[in-house]
Amino acid sequence: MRSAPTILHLDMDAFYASAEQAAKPSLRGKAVVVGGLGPRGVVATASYEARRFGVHSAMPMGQARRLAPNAAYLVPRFGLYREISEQVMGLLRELSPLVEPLSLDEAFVDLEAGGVADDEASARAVGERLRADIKAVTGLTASVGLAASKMLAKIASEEAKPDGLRLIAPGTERALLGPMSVRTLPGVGPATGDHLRRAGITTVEEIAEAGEDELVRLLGKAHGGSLYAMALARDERPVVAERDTKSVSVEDTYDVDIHDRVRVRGEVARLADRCVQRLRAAGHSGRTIVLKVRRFDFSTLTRSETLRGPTDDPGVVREAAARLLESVDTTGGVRLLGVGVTGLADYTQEDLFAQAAADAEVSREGQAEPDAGGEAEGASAGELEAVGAEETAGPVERRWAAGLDVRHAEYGHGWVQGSGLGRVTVRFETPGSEPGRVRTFRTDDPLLEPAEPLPLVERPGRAGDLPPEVEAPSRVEGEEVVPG
DNA sequence: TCTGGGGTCCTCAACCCA
DNA sequence: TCTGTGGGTTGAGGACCC
Repeated sequence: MRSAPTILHLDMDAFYASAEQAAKPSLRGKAVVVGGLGPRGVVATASYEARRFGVHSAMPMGQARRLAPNAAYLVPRFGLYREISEQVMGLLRELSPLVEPLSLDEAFVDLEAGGVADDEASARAVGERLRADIKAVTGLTASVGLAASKMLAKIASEEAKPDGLRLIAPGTERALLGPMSVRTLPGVGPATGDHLRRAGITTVEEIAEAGEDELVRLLGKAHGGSLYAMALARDERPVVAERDTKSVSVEDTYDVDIHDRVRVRGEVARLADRCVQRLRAAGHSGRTIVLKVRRFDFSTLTRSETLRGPTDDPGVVREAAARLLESVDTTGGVRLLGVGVTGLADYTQEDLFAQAAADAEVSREGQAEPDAGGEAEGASAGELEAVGAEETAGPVERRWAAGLDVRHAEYGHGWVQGSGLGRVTVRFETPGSEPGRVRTFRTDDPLLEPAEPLPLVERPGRAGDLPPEVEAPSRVEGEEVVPG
């Protein structure tokens, strides 16, 4: 392990919920829950205000609504989050070439490799400046952990939350980790935690005391060995900037279990096509096709088939998925279907004949199913996922999912607060405005249309990127219509 | 009205092959 | 030729992470 705390872990605080609060002034300081709003949705992120009611990530939405009935419930807008994430990752890359993103809101940075820090003081200074820069550029708060290894840096940022910085000084690691729960260590989830607890191990210290042999006996060679090392604060994993994608998959959970075998086949074909679209967009082809089925009782099974060579042909993937489905009993109903491709190869290795066939196939699809074309571009992924989730609920919710941006020809920019019974309620406000007023419209009001998210912060540095006449009007318009 | 979606990695069993 | 062994590949499932 290195001797200075120069690994930085960055974690945006309650990222999706904070972004929504920044975009929607009326939600600042309020309980906000972002996630799937369908009957089978789960919480993606809860604001700190919502967490006080006991709401947390991965909780079923219904349970969250019982705990916090007055919170704002919004669908995720991944397009917006991705934009913010790119700004943040940009700031990180100014610090070092070694930046390892873990998700939209988290990353490791090797400060030593960037030459920006080599001791405690310089690392702390870099961390504080980074937090200030993120606040200035995105308007959001982030927490920073600094330590001599990835594991400890991550634990440090967890301790720093929200809106803080924590540095674990070399030499103090064992004393800090010892009394912590085994669940603190990466790789210890509910199952491993239970396993260890049954063996009388609940703290990190007790893992260290148990010894490597005992850990390996309990959890197997790889898991037990690495956990024992982590408990001794030994973690040599390097920060890795580039990671190759290993698989691409899509899956859908249905609001109501599907019983009709014909419909199941149709859904599998649709998923196969969506999967191939993503595969090709990423410039890959793959050799192993995986079908995933979650049945009515939540039992999950996968079936896979490895082809002779890699493919990105929608017809080939669709046929393989259909073959795999034939070996699965779906009587009783399915709640989730998924199609994935693994064993990825470079797109360029694909032979030209298969490529041509695939192109023909995709263009046929595009004509047959107008929706499919729109999915690849245009609106953000978040909006599309929201639309997908609402598909079975009817055309009203389909257009006006809670949280999405809209523009009204008369009142300007706002967001959907709720809809139903032929009505949609819109709050007219923008990131820079005061909390706005609410108005209700008919869902088919021709003056109301979906809109793109507005930037959370005015970007003086980037103002020159676009001609002023392009950027300025949308903002001015948004502000002037907010009723006083 | 319980339990998303997109990933990664590991283990184990079966099988083929040298 | 029989038996054993060990490695690689495939397929299924489980755990974990954000």
